[in-house]
Amino acid sequence: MYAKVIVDIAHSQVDRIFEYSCRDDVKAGCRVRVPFGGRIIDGFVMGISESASFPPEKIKPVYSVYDEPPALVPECFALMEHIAERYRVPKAAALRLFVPSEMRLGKVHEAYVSYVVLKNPGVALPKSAKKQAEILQFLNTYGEFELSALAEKFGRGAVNALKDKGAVDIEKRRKRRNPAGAEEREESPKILTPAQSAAIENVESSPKTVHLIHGVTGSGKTEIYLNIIAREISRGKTAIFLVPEISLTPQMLAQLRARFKGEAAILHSGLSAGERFDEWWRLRSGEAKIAVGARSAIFAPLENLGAIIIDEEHDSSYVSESAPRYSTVDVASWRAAYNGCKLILGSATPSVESYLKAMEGEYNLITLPERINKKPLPEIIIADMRKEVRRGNNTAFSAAMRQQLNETLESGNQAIIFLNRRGYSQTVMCRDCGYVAKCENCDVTLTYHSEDNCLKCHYCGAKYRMLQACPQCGGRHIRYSGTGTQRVVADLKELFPSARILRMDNDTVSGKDGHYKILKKFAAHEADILVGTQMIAKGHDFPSVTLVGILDADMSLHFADYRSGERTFQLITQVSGRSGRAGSPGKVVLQTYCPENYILRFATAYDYKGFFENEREIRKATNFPPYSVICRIMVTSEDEKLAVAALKNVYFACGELKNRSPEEFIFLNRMHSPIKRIQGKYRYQVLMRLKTEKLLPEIYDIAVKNSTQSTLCYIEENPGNLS
DNA sequence: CGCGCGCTCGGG
DNA sequence: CCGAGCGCGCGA
Repeated sequence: MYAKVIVDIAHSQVDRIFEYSCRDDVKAGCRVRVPFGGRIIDGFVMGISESASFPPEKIKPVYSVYDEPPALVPECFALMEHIAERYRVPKAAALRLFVPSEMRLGKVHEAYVSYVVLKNPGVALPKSAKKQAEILQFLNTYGEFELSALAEKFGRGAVNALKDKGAVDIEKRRKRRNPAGAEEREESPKILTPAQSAAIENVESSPKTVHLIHGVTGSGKTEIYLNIIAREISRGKTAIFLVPEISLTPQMLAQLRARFKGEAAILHSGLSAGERFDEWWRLRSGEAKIAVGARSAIFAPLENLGAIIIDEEHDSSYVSESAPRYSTVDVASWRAAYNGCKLILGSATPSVESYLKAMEGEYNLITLPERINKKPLPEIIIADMRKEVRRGNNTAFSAAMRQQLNETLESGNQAIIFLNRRGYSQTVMCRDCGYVAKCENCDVTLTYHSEDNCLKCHYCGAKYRMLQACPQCGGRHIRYSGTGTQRVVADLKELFPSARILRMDNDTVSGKDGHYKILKKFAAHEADILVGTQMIAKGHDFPSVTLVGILDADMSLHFADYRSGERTFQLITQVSGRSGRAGSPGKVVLQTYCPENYILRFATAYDYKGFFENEREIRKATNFPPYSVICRIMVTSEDEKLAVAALKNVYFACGELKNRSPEEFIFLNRMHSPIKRIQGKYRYQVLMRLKTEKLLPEIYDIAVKNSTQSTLCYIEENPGNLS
């Protein structure tokens, strides 16, 4: 027997099948260790054959086998081909997606526990062997017992003696580590609203593969997902349920565990390597039938999929930011087609791409325009900050914001204040000469952090001492500008001395369950105000939050980026959705310097359709996605000369492509990136806008060809940001 | 990718 | 003549 092996080296030079002789315990899909070029490395068995196509005398045997059952399910082979082809990565790089990283290179193994099993109770024992006799007696009652406990009770020596005599056997058995926080709790399915039932039936009866559920915040999408999953499980199928950042949604996890118990396996970054390993094998072995997790859970080792659900489908975390830069919806569509199963995308603010597909009939569109029990959406009050400035108010809080906060606190409710900028102040500038503190490794300004009185780079994490004087002119007039979350907390403490305030941003959520701890505290009403960035926008459900304050709604509006409008609309809608989810109706105060902006107008009116139609017209008229494909080739290197040289080659190759197919190109240019250097690496780019995806394979080839150890060259399709 | 082979060049 | 340095091709 011969095994066809892809070695676990992600390099185009060895990206092909190597044949090894093997025994019949090696099966397609197994991971194996094989001799390769003088050392022993990991490999994936792609198939088994009776004969070899390589000279037999040169063939070496497989060194050892990892998995039983094989780690890869049959679907993996075809999906691997698709990813390797589509994203131009070596097969080994695509295969790695299917196996949790800690499983590779033997970093974690099964946890085993040894049991002592009674085999031959009638064996003759010398009279002196009292302990041994006691053990046999003990095992007579229990049949078998855990070795460690038995050894502690009677001594390891006695157990070993019995083993030597053949009276007992010691068996190693697989042990399951139990993921932290897996406390079980009872929950019966909720009674569905007519709108929810209708949505479920709609998904069931539509002949389309992809379904887009557009439901306003609080419309009960989760319950719909759970019902669809339950139905598929009852049919003997399996399901994948993706959420953007699982550690941010403990409530969702609790709900899933309560409903599905051991049938749900949860894969997220908060698990230890051992826990993730076990959860993964529970799925592979068929013990668990539902994979819940972030982006990478789309590769869960499930067979016979009945449904794939992607919650908050517009979220940027669904695009991988390192090679292979796959799009989760792409992979999900592929798996859905392969399994003949449903793909359900859900969002309160669908991406323009997805909604357009729904409009054009490619996706089945399901709309839930109302919150559960017809609870009203929170009223959005616009605070015009230009007027505030004219009135002499130079603080970060408008009069309306203060008044609403006051009312909220007095009524004993909670408030959330949103500001997408961490730290104390965005920039530190010398008022005498205009010097601005910048990072040594990155082309960005430093942010002042008041807690440790230092300057930090938000791109590479570097820390600098705070300036006492300007390093350029020696001046001592340092100006802090651009309010961050730390400053907001400080200002709020002055305004509302008795309010208890929590902050949640990258600086306060360090540690394994950092997020969870803060959210739990806030949910238990141990604080009155939660100040935070982006990360408080996601689907939390705090019943007593009746006010959401958005301090700087324009911030994301002014990025030179075709998606800045879309992102702003999504952010405002998502953050506003945190207000008034139970009890009393909620309010939102939205501060802006351009209240007449159409994005803000649509967002405050909760008019997604209006936003979409408007955005669609703009994209169409200006030839931006989804009416074109933006393709960026990034060239990065620590050596600026090398980066520039590679950029030249790349640009030349793209130019040739354009000469050959001018009709495909809307735009082609080269430049350095808006942020010229990050973490010591210079960043240059070729930017193009294409009519279709037709030339993408050739463009990928250009990037692959120009990549070396010292100059990384990679492609981003419709990049989320252009920094 | 990582290794080893072989070619080349420089020192003595 | 020998040893270090580097580029290339191989690995089953």
